[in-house]
Amino acid sequence: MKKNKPKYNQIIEAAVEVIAENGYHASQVSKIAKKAGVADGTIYLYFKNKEDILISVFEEKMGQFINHITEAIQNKNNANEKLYELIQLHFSQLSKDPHLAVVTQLELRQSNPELRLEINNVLKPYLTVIDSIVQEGMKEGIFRNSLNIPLVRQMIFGTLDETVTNWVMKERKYQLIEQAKEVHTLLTEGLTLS
Amino acid sequence: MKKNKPKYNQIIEAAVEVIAENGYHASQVSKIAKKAGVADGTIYLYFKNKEDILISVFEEKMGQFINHITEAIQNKNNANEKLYELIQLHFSQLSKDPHLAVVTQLELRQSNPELRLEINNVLKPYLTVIDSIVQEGMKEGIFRNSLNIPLVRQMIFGTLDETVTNWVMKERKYQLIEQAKEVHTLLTEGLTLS
Amino acid sequence: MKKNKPKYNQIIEAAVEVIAENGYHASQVSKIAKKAGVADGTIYLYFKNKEDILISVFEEKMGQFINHITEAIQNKNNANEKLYELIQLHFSQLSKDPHLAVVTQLELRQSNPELRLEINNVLKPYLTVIDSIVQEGMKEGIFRNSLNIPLVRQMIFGTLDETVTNWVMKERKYQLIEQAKEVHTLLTEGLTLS
Amino acid sequence: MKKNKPKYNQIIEAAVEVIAENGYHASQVSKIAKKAGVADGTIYLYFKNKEDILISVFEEKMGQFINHITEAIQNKNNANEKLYELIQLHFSQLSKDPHLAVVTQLELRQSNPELRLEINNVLKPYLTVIDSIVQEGMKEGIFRNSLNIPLVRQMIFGTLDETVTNWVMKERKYQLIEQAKEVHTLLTEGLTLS
DNA sequence: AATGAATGAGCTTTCATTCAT
DNA sequence: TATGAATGAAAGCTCATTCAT
Repeated sequence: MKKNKPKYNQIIEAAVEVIAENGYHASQVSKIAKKAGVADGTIYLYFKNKEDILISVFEEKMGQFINHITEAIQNKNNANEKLYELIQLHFSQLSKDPHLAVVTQLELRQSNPELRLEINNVLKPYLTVIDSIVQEGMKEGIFRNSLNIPLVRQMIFGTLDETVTNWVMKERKYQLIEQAKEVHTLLTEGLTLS
Repeated sequence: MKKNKPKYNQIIEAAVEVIAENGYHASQVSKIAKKAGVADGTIYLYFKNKEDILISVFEEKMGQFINHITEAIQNKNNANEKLYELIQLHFSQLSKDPHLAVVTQLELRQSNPELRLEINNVLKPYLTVIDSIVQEGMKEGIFRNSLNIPLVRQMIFGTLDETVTNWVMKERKYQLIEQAKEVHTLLTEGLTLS
Repeated sequence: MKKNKPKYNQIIEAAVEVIAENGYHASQVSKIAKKAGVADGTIYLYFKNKEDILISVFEEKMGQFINHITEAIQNKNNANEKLYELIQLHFSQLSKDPHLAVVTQLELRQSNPELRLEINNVLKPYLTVIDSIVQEGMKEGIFRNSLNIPLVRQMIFGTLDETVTNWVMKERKYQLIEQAKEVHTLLTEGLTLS
Repeated sequence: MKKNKPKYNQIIEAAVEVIAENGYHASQVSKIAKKAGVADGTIYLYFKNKEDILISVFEEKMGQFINHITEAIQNKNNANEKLYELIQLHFSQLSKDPHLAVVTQLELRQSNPELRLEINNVLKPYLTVIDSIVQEGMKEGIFRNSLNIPLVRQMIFGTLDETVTNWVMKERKYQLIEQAKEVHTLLTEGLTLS
């Protein structure tokens, strides 16, 4: 298994840094190789091509991201608490790794459509987690029964994603995590005064 | 005024089509010129460089998009109706111009950070429209008084954007506009059963 | 006769200025047209192509240059005085027109070999003047009888040319004309202490 | 050290030939690469850009040229003999390498002002050699004591340069080296019959 | 005679990928 | 495994020249 080889991880970490620092289009393979401390050719012993590095970066990082969230919400008692925990962890994990935040919110979106499909595949488990929370909430009678799950998922993910992107674009000048509570309220209560 | 010159518009229209069909990075200037029926050099009489074409495409198209919405919501009586109208028009306008939808939701996001800043500038008036609807809703007592406007704006825009992107990525196999009602309800009522 | 038309001269004068200011390779036809106050296309009513402008500039300016010298030396009594007058006028005329000096000493040399042949043709009358001075000096018994005329011509022209080029490259920080006497002595007396 | 790498020299030699045959402006990088038997991209492993090839050609070739002359005149007994040796070697070295002669006398002069400055720097040691010969001749009492050294240098270099240029432009139809004696006499004795 | 919008050929340079060592 | 020198395809942009008005 490639993943246990040290160079594989060296290259992944180097790629995140190089892309965050230079942007996607200025991230030449040779730059990543240099930062990783390996020869250009060595990259191709571990990755099929440049795109494969990108996909792998996303798989590795997003895998951890999702695993962390999945585990954490298991301890929560109901859908509401689980949603809140998800929001908090989504924000806190990206807050802690600014390089990764820049890469996921800005640079990775510059890739071509084929790569986008791959990225969506990696994202799928995360979206499934959201779906299951919504479903659970409906079952528990906490959320309205008539919810269109894919639509709700798009609202939740779209809101979180947009919020993080804004924070990255504002150069992280405020505390993202402080917005978790309000975002949760907005999603659950909506705009209307009841 | 350049904008009245027919070639300017020919090139804009050709660019939208070429980018939608081939993707941003496979859209050579020569391809755009050919589709527009002009010489390569002619492009540079109307646009500073390739990036300028992209920016101009977005300015032109988004300008119309925003103007249309701004006018339409003026006739509505309250914030709720205005928000609904905005959602409907956001969806219907992109539904009617699939090329444009592909460009705005996928291809334009592949651009570099400088271009992203430009794009954000163009988007600003739209975000301001959303803000003013929220503010009006609070004043009218329709929306909760304590709303954090930037956050609400991110929820609304994030939700619409994610919904359209999903529709584009699913290759527009369903009617986007049919989701307007539900999206509106989700945004205003939230998830919670009250 | 084209030469009497005002636009012809406007373009010639504009070309000298533009080339002196921007250098040969940054002197686009459109820049010359703009400085001359005519349309790009108008240039081609008076000149066959860009190279023809260059050649004409040289013909016009060098023609005056040579005529002036030819006339002036007629009043001199012997070859020695004629040579001195030639040196003085060569230096003084280029001193008075720094734009022209830059063009003849630096920019015109950047042209291609075909143009160089043309330039040599224009220069021929000047070289002939030098030849005749040398011949006269030999006949008068002032110069040595055994002189190889082409070689002497190359020494005289080469020395003057190199001297002017150095002065231009040193950004004309000293008085070129003050060197006329010494140059004349060097050419006639040589280096040797007799 | 790059200079020992065979490809570096292959490219330099190819550049001299291609420029001599096609002229500076018709010497595409791809043509030089082909003649050198390397890929286009390889050029850029050894040279910063096209201009850098030119500068390097001049540095390499002129360096050898100057070294050769500097060494040879050390064995000569006085300034007069040294000057004669310099003239002979200046002529003979360019005679032996017609490609180089074309490049130095014609093509290199087509370059832009920045490159010209570089060329002047490379030439400086040669001019210094000339200066020191003149100075020595004055000290030895062979040359007149009152000589203006920069001016003498301009006469000597200007004469040699013009002589070589004429020979190149006449397509080398005569033996340049046969003129060395006469040129030396002209420079030392001048025109005047004493 | 004059205009100037339009043309389109032409070239340097980058960089992902390969392969001999 | 690992290296890194070498490859070569690919594309944005300029500008001399033309020609319809």
